[in-house]
Amino acid sequence: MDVALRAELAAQGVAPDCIETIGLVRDILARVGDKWTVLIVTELASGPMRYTALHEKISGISQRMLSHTLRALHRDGLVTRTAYAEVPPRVEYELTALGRSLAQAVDHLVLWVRTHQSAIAGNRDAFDGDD
Amino acid sequence: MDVALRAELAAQGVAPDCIETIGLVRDILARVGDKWTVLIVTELASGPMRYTALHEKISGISQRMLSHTLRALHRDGLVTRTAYAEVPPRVEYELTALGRSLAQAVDHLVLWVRTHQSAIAGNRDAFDGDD
DNA sequence: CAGCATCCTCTTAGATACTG
DNA sequence: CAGTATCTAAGAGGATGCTG
Repeated sequence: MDVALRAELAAQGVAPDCIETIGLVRDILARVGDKWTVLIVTELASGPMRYTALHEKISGISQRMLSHTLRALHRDGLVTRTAYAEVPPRVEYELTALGRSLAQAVDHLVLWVRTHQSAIAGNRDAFDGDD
Repeated sequence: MDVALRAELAAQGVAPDCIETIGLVRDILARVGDKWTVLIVTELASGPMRYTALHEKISGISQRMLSHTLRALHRDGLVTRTAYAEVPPRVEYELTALGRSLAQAVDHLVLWVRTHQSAIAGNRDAFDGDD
């Protein structure tokens, strides 16, 4: 699919690095807009946290999704992962500078949603009502 | 799941309308962060467009996803849908004021991604390299 | 404690074919 | 032209059990 998209964009005469950008933007946007990502980033915005603390604070997330999302975030350099060689083991996650700037950007969008949520909810009701 | 989340948040002592907000924010964020939504909204930012025009401009989208996403956008009051009683039929989609404000907010996030994409790409390479 | 591996289910979205 | 209907494949994500 990525390849097909690439080919199609190329056929349309889109510049190569624009294609690169579109793919990456899509990809990063998918991560950023992700349900769990938003919640984790928001949670970490207030300071470093341990795995279990996150698991308890973000109700409903499974261990699987928590570690997968944290790993993805770590991979993108949005959080740091610090494992202390203790017994019992302790691992702390913390936003990087990049992660904090993301938190701000996300906050901006969340603010938009909060500002317009009632309007949207109203539109949905109206739409579902008649139509 | 929504119900379980609700119950858990309540158990944690989260205020009822905060719970409502969290659910809605998640929901709207999922729509807003959606791959096709972003592309459609971005495309419509430059003016009203017909179904086929969108389909051609947004390469890779299927008819199914285009109509589904447009319908969702319409439901949320982010775009208007105007069908002209002609032969052959003509339908135009256009951002509403709300849709335009969303376009701006999305643009902000897209800008963040564009600004930091190389850093993220570098982080990924580094992560995949060693680890 | 902090997770990974496995299994299994449910949703998502593409392809294809058909309609007002 | 502007969709809808149906089928199917791929992936997301939950539950469970096990490990450094």
